[in-house]
Amino acid sequence: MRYQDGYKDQKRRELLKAAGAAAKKKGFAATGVDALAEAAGVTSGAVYAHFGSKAGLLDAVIVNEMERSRARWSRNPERSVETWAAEEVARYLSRAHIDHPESGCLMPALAADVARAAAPTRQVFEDQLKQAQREIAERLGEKDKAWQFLSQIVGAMVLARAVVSDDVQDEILAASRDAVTG
Amino acid sequence: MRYQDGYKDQKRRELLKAAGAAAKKKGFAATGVDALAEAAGVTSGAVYAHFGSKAGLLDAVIVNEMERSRARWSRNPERSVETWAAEEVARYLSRAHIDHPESGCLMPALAADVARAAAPTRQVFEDQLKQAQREIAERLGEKDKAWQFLSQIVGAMVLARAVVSDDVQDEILAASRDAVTG
DNA sequence: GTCTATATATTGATAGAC
DNA sequence: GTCTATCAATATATAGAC
Repeated sequence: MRYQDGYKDQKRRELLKAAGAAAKKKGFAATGVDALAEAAGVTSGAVYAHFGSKAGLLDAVIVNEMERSRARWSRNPERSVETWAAEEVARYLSRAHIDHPESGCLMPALAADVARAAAPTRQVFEDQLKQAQREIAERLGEKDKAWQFLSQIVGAMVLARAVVSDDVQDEILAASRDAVTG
Repeated sequence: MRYQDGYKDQKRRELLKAAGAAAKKKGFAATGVDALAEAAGVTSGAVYAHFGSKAGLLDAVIVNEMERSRARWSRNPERSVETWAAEEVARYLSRAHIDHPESGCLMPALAADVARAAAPTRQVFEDQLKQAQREIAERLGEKDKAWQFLSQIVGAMVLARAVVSDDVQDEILAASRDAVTG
């Protein structure tokens, strides 16, 4: 029983990771359950066995992705507020993050999908976002600063990904880095 | 000929407006061509006659929506930079804008769809975005300030729409208003 | 220019075998 | 728990009538 539970949980984690990456890359609404499952090497039946519905899968993806993101923020030891912010922002507002949404933050990739989801899904996201905001506020000192910080970096990534040229992408990221660190 | 051209152009505008509203509300990738056309009281045949493909429709929607947005920014006479920014931001970062994406800005609603579109579509968006940035930079003085301004308000709207509770939505918008005006 | 009808593919979800 | 097979619905796109 213990062994089976562990196996199920592990498979669930694999599915979540692969489906999350596929959703961030292609869009959640735009990607079928078959494709989401195939990304993890299983079929749609496995998705419904684990999550019940496509919406249920999105809820789980949100929790999984946001927790992973928070773990990354925290992993960086804070020598000072300035260096912490500068380092994290350099990682977030980078060309690598523009080019690889599948391994990046959920928010710029899927927030629009979440906005169109039903209330329970938005509640799941809200809980995760508030937790992120709290942890950033602890570092930056003020509550409002954290919201401004989050809006700034998410907005910059959303806009940078929507344009074609490297030059404009770089302009947007550079300006935004200045806004949150300088 | 002149009359027919005028009629065609008018129908095209009607279609663009209705399809744009439907896309902003439900998502572009998530909405079928039939539904996009039905929003304008026509069928999918009309869409293909005017725009050739679903992608062609998105290109036209981007131009139409971004031009309308710029026209609104400009309509407000600038008595001073501060009052202009404060007024426009109050309109943008408002509950009405959260609740009615169909009549709001294209960017928070569709930038993620644009980011996943082919290069020509992203080029169309880039041209429009640069124009918007230029006009805002003229008012704010600095180029970078305009990018920061745009990233801030788009990011705030994206996040505010993705959460459920009015309280958190208000927190996000209030903080963001402070960032760009205060 | 717009309609209806249609073609082919894919959607979210379920049933039953194993 | 995961598979294959399958359901009705919908996807993008085209063809031909008017």
